[in-house]
Amino acid sequence: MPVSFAGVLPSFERTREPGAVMRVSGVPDCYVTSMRKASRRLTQLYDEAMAPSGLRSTQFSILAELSEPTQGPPTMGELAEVLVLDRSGLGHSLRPLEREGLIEFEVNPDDRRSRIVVLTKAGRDRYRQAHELWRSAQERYRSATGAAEADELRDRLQAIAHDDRLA
Amino acid sequence: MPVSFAGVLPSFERTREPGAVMRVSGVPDCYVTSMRKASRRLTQLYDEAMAPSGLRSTQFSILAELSEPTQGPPTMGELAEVLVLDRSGLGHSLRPLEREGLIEFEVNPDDRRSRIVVLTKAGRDRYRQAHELWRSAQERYRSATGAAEADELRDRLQAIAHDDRLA
DNA sequence: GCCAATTAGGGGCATATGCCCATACTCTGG
DNA sequence: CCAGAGTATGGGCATATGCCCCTAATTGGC
Repeated sequence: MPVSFAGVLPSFERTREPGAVMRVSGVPDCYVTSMRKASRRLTQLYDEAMAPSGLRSTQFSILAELSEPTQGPPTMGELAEVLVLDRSGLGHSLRPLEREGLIEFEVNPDDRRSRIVVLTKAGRDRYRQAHELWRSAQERYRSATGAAEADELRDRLQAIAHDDRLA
Repeated sequence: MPVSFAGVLPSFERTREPGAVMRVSGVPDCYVTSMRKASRRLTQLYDEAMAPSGLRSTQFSILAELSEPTQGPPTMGELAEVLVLDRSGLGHSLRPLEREGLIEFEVNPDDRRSRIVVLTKAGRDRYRQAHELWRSAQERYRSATGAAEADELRDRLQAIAHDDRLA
């Protein structure tokens, strides 16, 4: 089977002859399955590219959000919401970053139940370093799928991520 | 901010005034970030819908693949490739399914290094049960985003998942 | 036929996510 | 001002994924 699917993998691909390299699931119609597969693939691409920085995709996303916040350092709850992450899960994900001194916690003076997450200088530096590698991954993906396609897909994914009708 | 983004979240959304509910990342351009967020959101939707069956998205995907294989029971390596999963990771994910008696392993007579994964009767039953719940999640997503849109997006995600240029 | 290179999995370890429950605060009605 | 409801996190536990290295088995070249 050739490299490209021309952007589409129709259902009838299921019935390709034996001997072909690829196997296609009997449930090619499942939206979440294809989403998760694509997510894993893309994550592999980015993680590999950013490996020299010691940051993975998730960690990069977190530092990115902290690096360019829209309205000052966020609380954990706010950060979890933006990242579409479970609050507990975010807590766990922040642990390694804290351990490495890339982020710090501060008690929120406005509400002492919550804590504010702030980027340290080390965190900023690491983010900048990873950013270079991140860019190369972006370019790789863009050139493989086409810039316009890539951007349109990303916008659609963002809409899904924040679509309250799915929550 | 209203519920819908009309399918697109343009970059300039970054500069919305303070007071709005949603925070948008300073790196709205990252493809893998939006992919992972959308993946988490969709996973939450499906996992919640399928919770009564005791199966999660990943497990459902695995059983689905085993339930309707294109060319007989796959080896672990084949299964990992179809699922765009790391082989070790697949091994770990299969453990709970084996423990519950939904799948079994058989030595591959053609190559005794590898093992073949087969669905048990209990596995088939469980899959059928989950399938009902899965369908409701599918419908929920389809009706929220539109059937044609959903299908087109899914096909594009499948193309990405199996695009060798990204491997 | 035999040994080197290759390949399939397993084990261990680390991060990624999510759920549930406990705890510490905050807020709102009397 | 206080009790009870509501909210922000933390801790514990389970699955999800991936990487690296080790062992078993296969394969290819001589």
